[in-house]
Amino acid sequence: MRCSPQLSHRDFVAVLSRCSTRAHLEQLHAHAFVTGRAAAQTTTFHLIRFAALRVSCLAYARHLFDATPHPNVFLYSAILSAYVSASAAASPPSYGHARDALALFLRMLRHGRPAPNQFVYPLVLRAACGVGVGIVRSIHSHACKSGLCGYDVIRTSLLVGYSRHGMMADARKLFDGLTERNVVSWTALVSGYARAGKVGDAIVLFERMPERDVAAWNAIIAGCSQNGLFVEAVGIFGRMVGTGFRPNATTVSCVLSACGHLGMLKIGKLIHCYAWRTCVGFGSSVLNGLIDMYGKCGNLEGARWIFDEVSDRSLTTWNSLINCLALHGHSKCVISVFNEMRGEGVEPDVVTFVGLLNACTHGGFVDEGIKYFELMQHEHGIEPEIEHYGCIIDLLGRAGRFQDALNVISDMRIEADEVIWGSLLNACRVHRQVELAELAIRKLLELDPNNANYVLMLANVYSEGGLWEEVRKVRKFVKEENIGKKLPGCSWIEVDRKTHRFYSGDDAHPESENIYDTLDDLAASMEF
DNA sequence: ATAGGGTTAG
Repeated sequence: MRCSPQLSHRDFVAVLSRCSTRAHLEQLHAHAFVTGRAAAQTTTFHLIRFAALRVSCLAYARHLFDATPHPNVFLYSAILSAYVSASAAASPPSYGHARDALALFLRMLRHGRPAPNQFVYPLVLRAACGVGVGIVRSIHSHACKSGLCGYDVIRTSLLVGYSRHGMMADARKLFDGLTERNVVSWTALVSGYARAGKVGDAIVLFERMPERDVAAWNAIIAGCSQNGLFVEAVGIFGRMVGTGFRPNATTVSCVLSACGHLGMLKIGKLIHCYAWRTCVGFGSSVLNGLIDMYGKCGNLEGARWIFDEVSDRSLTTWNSLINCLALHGHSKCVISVFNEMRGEGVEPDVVTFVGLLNACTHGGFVDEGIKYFELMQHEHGIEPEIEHYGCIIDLLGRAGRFQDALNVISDMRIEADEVIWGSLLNACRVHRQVELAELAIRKLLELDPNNANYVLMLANVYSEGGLWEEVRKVRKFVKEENIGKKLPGCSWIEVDRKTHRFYSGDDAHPESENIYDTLDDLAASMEF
């Protein structure tokens, strides 16, 4: 590539916009330097954006920024935007980048110049979102003191900041105070309610939106999916396509995820075809969604096939495969994929270890499970989350290692939840540990006093131990306390385009008798 | 010359 020294600024930007590689970047930077153009901050501005967005070389962008003596507000917004998009693209989202962005914002405040404007605040707020609500609040007060809180863009960004932390009352106040509401602020609110678990409110708001765009549809589809309303997510996707909106990669990955949860392989395949036919294409998010969908639907060959097709496997790609193999009990496979992953130098994260520990639990690989639990903490510096504890307690409990299990529970830095005590209870039932079972039940009832299942499980423990007097007491207790008026559990499966729905304990299905017989056989073959 | 909303793995 050759650039004439007489290039106008306009032409320089035009050349930049046609380039795409690191080599181009270095060449243009050198060219700007030699021709004296590099001294102009507007040149640096374009180079920073190019380095960050096209070449995705954050270090280069930062170098350009640091080499500028008194960066103006445009340079600050360019580098902030670089950090924010790099942080979002990283998996898991990088706190490092968010902190770097906040440090730059603090520098602006300390120096007093350039003064942050309505373009800077939204970027800083996006960085602050992932760090904590305290920082969002203090940025809010800075914005107000600077008299910038009248900008709807800033208020919308604040709305997002508060709603990410479940503070919907504050978010709602900001929304109501907007001078003009648009599709962006509506979407932010819908997405906020959904993230806060108020998916009903989110749906009502979505229906009331004066106009919708792809992001708005994506927000509600993702929101339904996050809250377990998978049928609704797929339904809304259908409505979206029916209304003539063109789904993008985000939409497709959300719907694929919903299909996976529902086991709707047919619809998942249709969406696969859709991605194939339309310009949605096969970016990494769609590919990861496909692995997840095929895997969850039990089509592991499909999942593996897609996986093998992915050229740049991200952590998510590996995690998708590992978790669907774990889900279907291919424990040995999980361990070998995990080793393969480490062989390729991909650093596992919390999600990887959930899959791995699940595999060890279901495969009965007790020693391996303990080994990986240790490895996760000591070699990878990952603090176990409740899911990891759930796996390890299940693992130790099934192996009858109750003292070890109790030690782990007492060392936990987070409160044990119903999954933990439930796993322990189940293990107590299998290994006839009546006293420990009573402890587990007590803990479970503290967590959820109205759940009759726990009490009935206790009754089972007693009856299997032949303690008939205790069984009678438990049943009486259930009756008197009137516990357990919960909606029955429900599951469904799609067979030949027909959906079969089952409530717990119901016998309405025409094949009910056969189904229960098969279930009994399954239960019998699973007995210890 | 610059900006705000939607993302997948447990």
